Amino acid sequence: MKSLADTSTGPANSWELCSNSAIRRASRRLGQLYADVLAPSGLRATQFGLLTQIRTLGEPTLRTLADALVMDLSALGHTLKPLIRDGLVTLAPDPQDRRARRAHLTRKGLAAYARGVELWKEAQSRFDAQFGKKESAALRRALDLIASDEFAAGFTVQKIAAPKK
Amino acid sequence: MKSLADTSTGPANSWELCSNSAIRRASRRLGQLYADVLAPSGLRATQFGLLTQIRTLGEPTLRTLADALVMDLSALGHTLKPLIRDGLVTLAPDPQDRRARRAHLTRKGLAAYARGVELWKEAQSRFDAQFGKKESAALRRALDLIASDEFAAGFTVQKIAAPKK
DNA sequence: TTGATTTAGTGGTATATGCCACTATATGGA
DNA sequence: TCCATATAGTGGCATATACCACTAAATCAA
Repeated sequence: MKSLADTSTGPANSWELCSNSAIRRASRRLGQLYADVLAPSGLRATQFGLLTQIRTLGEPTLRTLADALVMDLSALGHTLKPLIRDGLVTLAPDPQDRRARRAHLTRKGLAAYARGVELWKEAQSRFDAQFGKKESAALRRALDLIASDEFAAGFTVQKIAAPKK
Repeated sequence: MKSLADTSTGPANSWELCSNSAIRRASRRLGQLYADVLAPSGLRATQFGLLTQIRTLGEPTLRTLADALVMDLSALGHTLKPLIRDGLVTLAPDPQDRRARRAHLTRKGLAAYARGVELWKEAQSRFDAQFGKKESAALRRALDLIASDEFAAGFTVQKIAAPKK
């Protein structure tokens, strides 16, 4: 396998040129690898991520959850549908703000999540083993940065400040 | 914005823990940013990537294209539908292998691609400016590695060799 | 040659995700 | 108080992407 530090060869293909295509491509691959490992839990990789966020945030409103996931609010609503249908998640109105709905994990949802965590640990440790623990952590930091609002603001501001230059 | 090299703070959130969730999240964000820039071309970011690959590979069979994109063959077929419907791409049977179909860019497809390229350059240069040119290249190498068959093989082999351990 | 197996694609179905239009609720003034 | 605006969600529609079952064609083997 080509080392990460190897810059000797030129761009072997166009993926090394377009950040967006490259990240989608890697996303598809990694999604498959994680999906295979998580399959016994009955959860898709994305669903596991969703449950994890709900768990982490407590009982977030959909708005909060969508922001944390850097996801469109309506997309989140759609994505939650199967989980609600299968009884892993419920939505309850927020008494403080009657527009809002808060996501809860049901007992069944917690159980699925617990199974998922065990499998996820396996997947993550394989990833770290294959990619390098240090590199893995660095990659996640980089991805976290790209996903941040600050990054988007900086990217977009350039458009306004210098539309064509 | 937090520097990439900054390891002083602990995991601020669960994204720094799960590579798969992190990459999907960054993917969503970056997809939005590129989509906004590419919008005037009438192409989605994914569609631009698709046209680029077809262009790069010549007149690839769907199988070849799917492999290059690390995409399921049937998913590719579905994704191509809008482009075929809109007359940007055509599929022609391969005389050598009558099972295969080769993707071609039409004149209209080439024109859309050309418009896309100009916009893409703008997006890519904004990305490089925001993320750092060197870091950007390194990131693409890392993503390319993750997407590679070798990476997948190494990841999967661990399952067989050491199921739990 | 012919039958078993593999490979390329297609169509159906399901999830993932985005945009837009619309409703309900909250909020910030005049 | 009451209206203008902003915010939270929902539903419809479109694309992105996966799996499965199925067909057609190529390939391999006896």
